[in-house]
Amino acid sequence: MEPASEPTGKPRRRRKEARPHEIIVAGLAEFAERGFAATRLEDVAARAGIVKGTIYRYFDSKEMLFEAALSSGIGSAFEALPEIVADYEGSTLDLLRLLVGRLYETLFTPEVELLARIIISEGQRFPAVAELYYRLLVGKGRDVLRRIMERGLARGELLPSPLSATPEALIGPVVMAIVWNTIFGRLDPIEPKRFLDAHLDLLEKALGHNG
Amino acid sequence: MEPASEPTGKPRRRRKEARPHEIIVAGLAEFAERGFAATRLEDVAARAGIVKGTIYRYFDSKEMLFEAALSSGIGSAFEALPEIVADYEGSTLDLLRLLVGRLYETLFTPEVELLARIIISEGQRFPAVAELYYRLLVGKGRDVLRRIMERGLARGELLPSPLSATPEALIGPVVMAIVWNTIFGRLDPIEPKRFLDAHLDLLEKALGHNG
DNA sequence: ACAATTAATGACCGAAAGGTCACTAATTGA
DNA sequence: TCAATTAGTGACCTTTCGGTCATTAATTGT
Repeated sequence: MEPASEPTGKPRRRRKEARPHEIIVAGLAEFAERGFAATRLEDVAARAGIVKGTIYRYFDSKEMLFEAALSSGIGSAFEALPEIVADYEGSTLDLLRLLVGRLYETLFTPEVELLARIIISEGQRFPAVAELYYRLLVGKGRDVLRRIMERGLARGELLPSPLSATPEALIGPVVMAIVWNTIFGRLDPIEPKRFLDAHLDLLEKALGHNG
Repeated sequence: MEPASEPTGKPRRRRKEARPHEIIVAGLAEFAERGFAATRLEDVAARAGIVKGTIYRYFDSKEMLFEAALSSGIGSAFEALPEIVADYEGSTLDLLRLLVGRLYETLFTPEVELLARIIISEGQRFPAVAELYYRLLVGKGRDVLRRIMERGLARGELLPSPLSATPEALIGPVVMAIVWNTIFGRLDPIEPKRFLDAHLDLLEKALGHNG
């Protein structure tokens, strides 16, 4: 179907250092699109500009590549948060606004959406992956939320209540927005900015004491 | 490993009417556990007490079985809601409480959790399935929410705001709870009742005008 | 410059699984 | 009761794909 039109000058370069990362990037794209089971290593290789066999020089199996790919993507996006919370001077509401704003900024970005798609669709089937993300991201976010609420209680800005005991509910809307876009994005995408506005409005109504 | 201990009296019954449903139930369990691609039709058959070939008497392909299974599970759980909203006498807050309470009751049930797991993990890859659920469930829920907000605005109970324009944010916590349990349920399950309390608390704080 | 090393290749293997079909036997109905 | 019908079976076909390995050629070190 393609005679010798383009001789495909394939000089066969050796690039020991660059390869693993390229394979991982290609893998993430394929895994996000097709899911783990339906992803073909040959397609990953093609996307990375190499051949299937080469993958095995860097990764022992499809599953190892999968886990390596998901591990590689864990940014330290929330690394700075505990410090920010500790040093913060303003109101609890403003602190929550800051946190939620960061969440939208961080999560609605092409690379993170890619990762989110994979975790949402495969997380339950790969305990190691779920645990990794729980420990390094979700659990940390939870701790930060808890600390914010404790701080609010200590400063007398809020009273003990079901909500202060389960502050995770406060970030429900962001999670919903991501999942929604993952599943129904083609039919009826959520505009992050619009959702953020509604979310901030909800926080303010629920926790602001003005009037 | 099992000589002739139990001769397995397999009388080979013919049950034209019961079979399709049994296959669908077996399929749902397998699809939820392993995902579409990794599910083996032989396992589905075994679970249904038949043999792989028999599946093909009722379904043309694995994909057809998948779609049939997901279609079959669509309960009319929200069917009654529009009427309830139309006839409701109480406050907007109470109406929302009612709605949210129903959501928790409906969604945190073994069968629905099974379906949720499948939709969350495979929805993006099966546009037909996503569309079906969007039209029959999600879209309807959205309409109900919108009508509740319109009603609240008309009755002067709430003012136009980012939140009233994007009321989906109000049910974020339920969605989060389901997705959380799907992905991190083994590590740190969310107790629906506790989350419901926090959610109701959030609604009340955000929309109640007392004090 | 050239030998040793090793990244990269692509042909190949074997198992797994979707799907088919000729056959078996339970059901139906005349 | 017995022939016609058809649900159910299981052996089989075919393709796909994860994984292997002998071979090739780019790189490295001396």
